[in-house]
Amino acid sequence: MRPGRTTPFALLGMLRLGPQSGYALRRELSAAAGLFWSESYGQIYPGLRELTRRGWAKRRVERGAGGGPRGRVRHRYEMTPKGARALQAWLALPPRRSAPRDELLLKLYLGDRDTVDAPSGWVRRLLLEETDRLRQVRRMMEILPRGTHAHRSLRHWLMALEFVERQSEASVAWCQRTLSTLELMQEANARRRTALQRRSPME
Amino acid sequence: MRPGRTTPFALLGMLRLGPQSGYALRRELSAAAGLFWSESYGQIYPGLRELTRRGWAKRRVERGAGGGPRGRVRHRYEMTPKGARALQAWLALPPRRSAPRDELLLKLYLGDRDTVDAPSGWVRRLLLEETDRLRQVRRMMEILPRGTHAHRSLRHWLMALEFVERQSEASVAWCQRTLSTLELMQEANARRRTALQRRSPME
DNA sequence: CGACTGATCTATCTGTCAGATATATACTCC
DNA sequence: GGAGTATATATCTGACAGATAGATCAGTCG
Repeated sequence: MRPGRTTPFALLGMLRLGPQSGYALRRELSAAAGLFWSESYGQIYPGLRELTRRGWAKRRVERGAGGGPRGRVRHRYEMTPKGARALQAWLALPPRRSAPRDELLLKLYLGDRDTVDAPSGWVRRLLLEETDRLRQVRRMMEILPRGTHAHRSLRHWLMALEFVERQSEASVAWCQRTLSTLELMQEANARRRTALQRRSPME
Repeated sequence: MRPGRTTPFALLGMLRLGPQSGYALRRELSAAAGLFWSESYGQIYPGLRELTRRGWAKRRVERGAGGGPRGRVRHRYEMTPKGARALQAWLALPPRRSAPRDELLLKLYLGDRDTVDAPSGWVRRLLLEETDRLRQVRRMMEILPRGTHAHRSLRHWLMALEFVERQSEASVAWCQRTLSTLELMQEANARRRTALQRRSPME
């Protein structure tokens, strides 16, 4: 299947919660699904244009609060019945997996003994990031059931978050184990270098 | 940071094992690192062109086995010392994380009670894929130490594979748990529909 | 030998996307 | 009233995925 074309549907999906501006759409999507889905800024407005072009959303132009002729122009998008059907059809389609592309792992694989010191810093950073991510997702999972969030199915949302939780847990565990391995390798490397230096001293 | 520009370095990294054709480069990369890194076909030749343009690789044109003037032209690329330095510099740079983009999770989040039946099929498919992936990575981790693979650092390679292993384990566990939850929801849904039908029968 | 088949190999094209950037208005706190 | 921040619309560049094209080579079967 051809690449993507998911952005318009993600936007459409967010419109189910009610009419929104492009900016708000992105903000809401990021707040609700940012842990497993991210939209690029550059795709929002082309995406919204496509929605109106296909008749899946209606664009309402409003004047800013000032009310005067120089008030800011705001665009509010609203899903049409046709758009609702298109969304349902897309939701029924099997999701596409993205190709694996992890630059950290690639660099680990391509590296060698001489590059052994840098990775531990990256792994430490990843450990911090994943720990934070884990905290975030657990907080969301706890808060969500109590909140009055407008959503369609809390249980599906929690499933998605649980996936993130498990992935992050696995990442954290890997980071910890890998860090200790890397430290052992660094020590061995340091000993090796010292030994070489003794055999052929610089001075 | 700007998008990628990792393809040329991935190719350069593979050239450390010796001169290769573009086709072989991609094959080797996929065999060794395909579980955590994938290269697009469309990037190979532009990438190789960039390597020669920058003086990081030399391109040797060879004739096919036929030897005649009509034999197939083969291009073999070889890393230059300048290329080796460029690779080292790139390897020392911190890796960039890709933005999360999981279409399955997005669809789960955007779906509702009426769309509840489709996801279980997707999750079942994911379970099969991840189980297979897990088998693959474990097999590689077992075979690698015995093999005579040309590589720079077996331990780094194994680290990368261990990451994949942990991620896949987490995915499998999530699939199993999610499948049972979805089945419960489907049953509840079926009961709800039957109840509705009883209250307002079609006939 | 010649036709067929599948693997090897080089290469291009299209559309999607990430990330940066530009620009301007509205609100808020001091 | 000024500074700083949030809201908002929008464009541009280059990287990238996936599909496709087209050619050559090796093996097989009749």
